[in-house]
This record gives sequence, C-alpha cells and structure tokens, in this order.
Amino acid sequence: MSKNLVIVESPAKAKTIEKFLGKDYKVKSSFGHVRDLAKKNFGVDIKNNFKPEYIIMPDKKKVIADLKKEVKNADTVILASDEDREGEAIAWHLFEVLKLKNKSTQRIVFNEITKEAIKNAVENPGSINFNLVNAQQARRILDRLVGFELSAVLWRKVRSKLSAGRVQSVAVRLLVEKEREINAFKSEEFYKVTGEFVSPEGDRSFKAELNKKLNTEKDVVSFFESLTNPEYYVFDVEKKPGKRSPSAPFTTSSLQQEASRKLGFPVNKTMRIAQKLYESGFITYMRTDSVNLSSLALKAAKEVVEREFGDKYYKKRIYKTKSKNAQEAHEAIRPTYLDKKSVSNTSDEERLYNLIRKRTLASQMTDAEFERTNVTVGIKGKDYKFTASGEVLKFPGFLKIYSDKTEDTLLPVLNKNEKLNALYLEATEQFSKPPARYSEASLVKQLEDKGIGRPSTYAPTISTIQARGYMVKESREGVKKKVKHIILKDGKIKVKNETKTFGTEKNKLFPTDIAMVVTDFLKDNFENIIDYNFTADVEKQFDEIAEGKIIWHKMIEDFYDDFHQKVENTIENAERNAGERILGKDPVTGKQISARLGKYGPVVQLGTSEDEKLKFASLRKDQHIENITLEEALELLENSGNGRLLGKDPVTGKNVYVRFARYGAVAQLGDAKSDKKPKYAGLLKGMNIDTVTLEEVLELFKLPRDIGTFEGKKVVAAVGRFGPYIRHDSKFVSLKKTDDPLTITIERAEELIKEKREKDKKRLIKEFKEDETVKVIKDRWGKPCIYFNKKYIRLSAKVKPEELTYDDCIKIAEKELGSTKKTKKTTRKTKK
DNA sequence: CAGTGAGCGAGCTTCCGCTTGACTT
Repeated sequence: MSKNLVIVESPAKAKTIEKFLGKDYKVKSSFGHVRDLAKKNFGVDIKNNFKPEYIIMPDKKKVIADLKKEVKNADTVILASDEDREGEAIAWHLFEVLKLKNKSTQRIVFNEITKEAIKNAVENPGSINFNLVNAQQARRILDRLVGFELSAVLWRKVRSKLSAGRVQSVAVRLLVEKEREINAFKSEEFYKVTGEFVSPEGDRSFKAELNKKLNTEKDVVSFFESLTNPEYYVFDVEKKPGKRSPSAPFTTSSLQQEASRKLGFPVNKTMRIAQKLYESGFITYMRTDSVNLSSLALKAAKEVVEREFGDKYYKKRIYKTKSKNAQEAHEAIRPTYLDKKSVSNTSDEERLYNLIRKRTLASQMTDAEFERTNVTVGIKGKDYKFTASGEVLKFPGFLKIYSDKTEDTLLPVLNKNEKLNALYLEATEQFSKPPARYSEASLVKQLEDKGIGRPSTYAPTISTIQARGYMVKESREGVKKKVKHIILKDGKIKVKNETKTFGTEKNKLFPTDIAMVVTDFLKDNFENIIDYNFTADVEKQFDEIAEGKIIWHKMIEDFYDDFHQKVENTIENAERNAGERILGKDPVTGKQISARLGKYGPVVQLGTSEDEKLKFASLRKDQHIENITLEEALELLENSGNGRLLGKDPVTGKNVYVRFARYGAVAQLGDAKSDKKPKYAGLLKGMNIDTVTLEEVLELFKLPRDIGTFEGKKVVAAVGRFGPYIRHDSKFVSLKKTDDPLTITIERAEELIKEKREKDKKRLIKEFKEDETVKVIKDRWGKPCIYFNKKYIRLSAKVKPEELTYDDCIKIAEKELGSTKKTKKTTRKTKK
C-alpha cells in the first residue's frame, strides 16, 4: 500500500518521478488545469468583488474521479504541480476539488527532475502560496472579462462569431501593421556594382563590390565611361580576428524558430513531434521559457563534449533568460540523456532530436574563432573604392557541431599598393526590399519579445487567428520584373535586359480584410487593450499581487471600471463597421462606389442603401478593401460575374472568360448576365488566371471527355474540385501528377482503375450484403472506421472492427451522426 | 460548385493557460 500520493501536471513526468520515489509513493497526474471559470455570466460575479465561479472542465471529470479514489487510499497528498503562477493555482484547485485537509496535504516544488532534487523537495514541503494563486485568478479573470466583452462588442458592431483577446488581438495587429508597412513601402531601384580583379601576373583573383550604390542607369554608364585607362591598386589590407559564441539552449520559442528555419516545420508540427520525444523520455519538457540547464545536464554536457571533441572544445556556460515575463518553471529543452545520439526511426523525430541535442551541446562549447580580411581596391585619381571581405575559420569551437552555413570565403594574399587589373565590372539593377512578412515562427518570436502569450499558447494562438479568419498562411509567387545588367569589359559598355522574380513568399502569414477592419475598430475604441505594452503593464500588477502588495480584486476593479465604461460607450455610440471605404462616384450613373465587407467576403458596391437597386461584385483574391482603386472597382462591377475576357469561342461565338470562383480559378464560356447557364471548367495546376491563353482554355472545355470503354462501361476524364479525375461505373479515380486529362488514354485509365481497386481492397475490412454503401474500412491513417452515407466514422479502440454486424454499424453511425448533427437552419432563399 | 449581398432577429459565438488524447477527410 502506498501511503503518499504525489500529483504532478504531466503523466510523463509522473512516470519518471515514481521511479525516483520508491514504493511508498504513488505518482499521478492532473493533466494540467482541472477547473475553469463557468461560461454563463462570464463565470465572474462582478458586483461581488469579482468572485469567480469555477466548474470542473468536462474533459477532466474522469481525471478528478480517479484522483479522488487515490486520495482515499493515501495518508498524505503531495501537490507537486509546476513552480509558477499557473502551477500554484492548479495545486489550489486540486486542494479544493479533492476536498483535501490542511493536515494531510503538502505542497512541494522542484525545477529539475533528478532523484536528488525530488528527494530534497519531498523532505522540505511547504504550503500553498495564496498570493500566487490570487495573481493567477486575477490573470484568468482579466482575460475572461476582456475576451468575452470585446468579442461581444465585435459581434454587434462588425460580424458575429468574431473574437478578441489580450493575446490574439495583438498578434493580429502585428500582422495588420506589417502588411500596411509593406503596402506603403516604395521600392527604389539602385545598381549594385561589382568587379573581378586580378593581379598583373594573373595568379590571384577576387571579386569586390563598389562602396557606393548608384541610383540610375545614367549614373552607372557615366561612372563606367569615366574609367578611361583606370589604374586599380590595393588601397588597404586589414586583418582582424573575430569570434562567435553559441546560442543558449532551446526554449519553446527558439525551438520553433530553428525548426522552422532549418527543418521547415510549422510550429504545430514542431510541438507535436517534441511532445512525442518528451513522452518517450528522450527530451525534457517542451513548453518552457527557461534557458537553464540542470547541474546534471551540465555535467553530462561536459563529459560528452570532452569525449567527442576534446578538452579544448568545452566551455561551461550559464545562460540567463532575456525574455520578459518568463516564469521558468522548467528547464531548457534538452535531451534527457545527452550521450544518446539517435532516438527512433521516424525521420522527423530524429531530425528534431538532433537539432535539440546539437544545440544543447553547442551551448557548452567554446567560441568559434575567425580571421577576417578586408581588402579595399582604389582607383587612382578617383574617390570610389571597391571592397571585399574574406573569412577563414581558425578554430571551429561550437561550430563543430552546430553549423550555421559558414563557408570560408577566401581572399588571395594581397599587398598594400600592389597594382591590379579589372577583368570586368558589372552593374545589376536591384530593388530595395520591403519589410519581411511574418512567418509562424517569427510572429511567435515577436510575441515572446513583447512578453505576450506563453510557451503553451504560441502554437494555439496561431491556429486561433487562422480559424477566426483573421489570417491565411500562404505561399505567393513573386512578380517578374525586367532588370538591366550593365557590363564594362575591355573598355566597352554593354547593356543587357534580364528578367528576375521579386517578392516570392513561402508559407507567410497574410492578414485578411476582416483582420484590418477589426484591428482598426479595436484601435479606435480600445487602444489600451491592443497596445503592445498592455500585457507587460498588467503583468507588473500580477507580480505585485503575487508579492502580497495589492489585493487582486482591487486591481481587477480598477481595470474593469474604465474598461467596461468603454464597452458600454462603444456599444452605444460606435457605428456598425464593415470597413467601408468610399472610392468615388460612378461616372455613368453618378452613384457612389464603395468597398466593404459583405456577407460572403469583401465586395465593391454601386449605390448606397437609399438607392433602389444596389449592384455588387466580389473582390478578387488578390484585391483588398484597403487599397482597391475606383478604376479596379468599376472594372469589377462591369465584368461582375465574368472576369478576364480571353476572346471568343470560334465554335459557339460566345465570350470566354477566366475568373476566381468559390473553389479557385475557373474558365467560363458565355456571359453571366445574358447567357442562361455559362459553362465552367476548372483551371489545371500550373495555369494562372493572368497568363492562361484562349487556346489552353478552349481545350479545357473539351472536358469531360469520353476516352473509351472498360468492362462495358464508359470511362470519362474531367477536372473536379479536387483536381483531374476519371470516372468509371460511377466511381472516381484521381489522376496522378504526370497524367493529363486532355490526353490520357484508355490503357492508362485501366491501369489507374485497377490500381485503385487494389488499394480499396486492402482498405476493406468488412462489407455487408444488406447495403453495399455501408462498409468497415481503414481510413487514410489506417485506422478502422465505418463508411456510412459518404462519411467516415472513427471507431473507438474497444470495438473489434472484424466483428461488427450491419446493425451495429447503423447503430454506431446514427448515434455519432445524430449527436454531432447540429440543428442548422437553412437560410431562406427568396427570389425576386 | 460555379450564387449571393439590406433588415427583419432567435440563438449561437468568444478569452488565456495548463495538460493529453480523440478527432480530422
């Protein structure tokens, strides 16, 4: 019988600790918070000193029931949640919910999971720190009040189901302001001038760059023309040593950034894989803001570095956190066993583990040492200079393990005043770059720098602002621009025109129109809440609560009085905000033209609500309320429903357009207005609305195409919502990337059909005579499920899929679909 | 798949942080 029950937050941690503590201790986990504010009435009694009403979170009912059983069997309950504000609150909530007694309850903390630290903690128990608990309650209640009241204002003034909050609204604001900076950015052209120089003997050569940017083609040409019989020489050679130090071990945020940069992982993928590594016992906890390594880890790092690389690579380093608002309840993210070089066979886990291991070891290694050489090339009688720099690694230090793309750039040995010849000079036209858009990881970094959000919320925050329609993550093709390339060789100047792509974006975050409208609205009415310093300001006050200097509900009251007044004012006075921008007047009808958010997205509108008849046209995907011009709006209204006119179909004589539709780019045969039913065809991958030709589009209208018969049934090739496919016997088979629906042969189609049948057979677990459309099959992830009414219903692990009968399946399906089916009202459609 | 867009207004939505599975098409 174990006499002591220890409760920690994470089950993986529980397992480890149980090993350290021996038979008298049972270690269980609370799985994080167990209680939260009720939803009704905000879960806060505003008139009664903001008294919170807590309820057990629905998904924790079972956890609590289990813990209650364990409590009954224990003499002493030891609350061992994390050593921070949230952890202290968890301990208190457990105390309350489990109805613990002061006498038989202890509170312990440790920030290192080692046998020594835990034994030490158990031997020195304390009690719950209520100041810290109150600081957490203040944090929670403030977030609830701000979140729910602001969201409710948005529902009334902008659009239903929107959200706002202390963290997410600032994240959205960052995206919006960056986007506007980029839009306002005026790109300037300039010329980068470089030359290749060579010693008179021809044995040593190097490239160097002019120390001055030239702005126009004219400047370049006159500079080149001024170089009649130029005398180049080595003006200066400078050598100096350089050093680079390793970075601190990983925190959640820095891990997300590096995994994004080096492995191309989105933040949620990084966290999912890190969680796996943690659960398998390979790394320490992955949600942390600490850069601290335990004494044990430091010792292990020393051993591994000295063994693998030798003494002169080891250097003990202690890092201090720089991030605001850090709670440091955990260690930095590091391997649990540093000498373990490899962990598993899935390559993503392996790669992330390797990154963590190398970063940890590197953090305890010596500096990398360089020798940097700067060479300046002069021209006799001119002020212009060319410069080149080279870097040679003298001692790798930590770079031995944590490389940062450092290649030696070698310069030849050169002597001051030595003569040089130029093989050629060249000038390439460049454009100054606008500020970089945020990626997921760089947005997280920005939030962390401002002390907003916590390690456990970075990834969820990104998902939330995306789910609310404030942001899209996209890759966009750059714009092709003509650039000039001017070359001076053998005293002759040549000008070449070249094409270069600028501004290509890969997996970047773009704020939507609704994000701009909401941000402006919040800025106008709740400036202080989405101020970048708001979190830092309230954090200061939470700290004072934690130190017992101020009373938590007084702090909330001070904040809320003012805040709530603003909420009331806004509801009363602010106009409904659809982000309307008046663009001007229609030169034909004289009616007003405006751009705003419509029910289905951004639109331009002809006329005002007083006018009899309004006309609308949706904005294209690449157009925004922010910056659409009157001319563009007129064009949209003019072509409303049509799009870019490509020409006429030679057969029917009808107009052919390409336009954006609900699910992507389509070609359209016939006018939306005059023709009853235009014919549509989805564009193929690689076709672009701006570049596709009439000929290519006319080909598309040949689809669906009969390609022959197979087993006595017709085979048809076409393009659908999910791409090109063939249909046979009312079954669909997707085409492979290399197949073209316009040219695919019946032979190839047969192959694909057979392949699909084979695949389906492997997926099939069971089918029924009663109804052919109901099956038990494996889903995309290989998990057994019921296929019913074109939907997949996942089976719980307890059910044996092979033993299911038809009736069982129907029962499960009805239960699942019935319970999740929401009473969705169909919008009434009226036709005038 | 390839249209729609006001207002009418019932009943819904929403926050941040701490944790894992269960879930996804």
